[in-house]
Amino acid sequence: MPSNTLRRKLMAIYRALRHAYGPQHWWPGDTPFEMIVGAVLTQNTAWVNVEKAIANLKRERVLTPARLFRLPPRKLAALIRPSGYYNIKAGRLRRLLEFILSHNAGSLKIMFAAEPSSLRRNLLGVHGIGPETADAILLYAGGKPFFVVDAYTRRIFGRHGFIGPGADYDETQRLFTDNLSRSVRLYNEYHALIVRVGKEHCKKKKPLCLECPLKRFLQ
DNA sequence: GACCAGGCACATC
DNA sequence: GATGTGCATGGT
Repeated sequence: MPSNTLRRKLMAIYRALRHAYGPQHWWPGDTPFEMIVGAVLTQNTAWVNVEKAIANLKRERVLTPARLFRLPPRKLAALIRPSGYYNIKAGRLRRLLEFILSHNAGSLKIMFAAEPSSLRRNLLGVHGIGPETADAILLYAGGKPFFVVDAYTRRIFGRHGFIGPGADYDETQRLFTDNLSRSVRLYNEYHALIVRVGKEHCKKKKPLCLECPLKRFLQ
């Protein structure tokens, strides 16, 4: 497909979602650090459960890099328990905190001042931080133009024939980055809207998009 | 009670 | 390189 056609289709879908849902004001979270923590906790987990875990961290007043890292690992795991996989995620959070504290003096400003693609490589080097978590951190906490690909993105754009069933993360990401302007605002809103429509109309169990704002784009 | 959720690492073939 | 599995809570 010629790429200007692809670009028009992707923008038409974006506009349809914007029209249906309006601005999503993502990432849900008051500070960049809260967004980073949320990005780890939401791995394969419903956001409503992440909110409970973050509420626990706020109640304990430990939602800063230094304070979170000072928590005994068992205590950290107990606080994030509602978000599931709490032992795994406690370890992932601690390794990410170690990176923030040791390589960036605990300052997110310093961390995000790094050259973006080298920061992405460094984040991916942290055990437990994969491409989606890294890109969510970069885009939403750091304001860097990296398109976030998640399960909904693959499901929706797979069902609409933009990518094959076996498309991996990087291939799916290139669909957007190769065909859209490199805009933080656009990437931010587009991903948020994909999650919104995915939650409502593109669950695994609901293969048909009968009420979906995107149904007119189906082949 | 089954199924699923805004992944990731690791084992095995 | 592809496919399968463990990790775990809470909502539908």
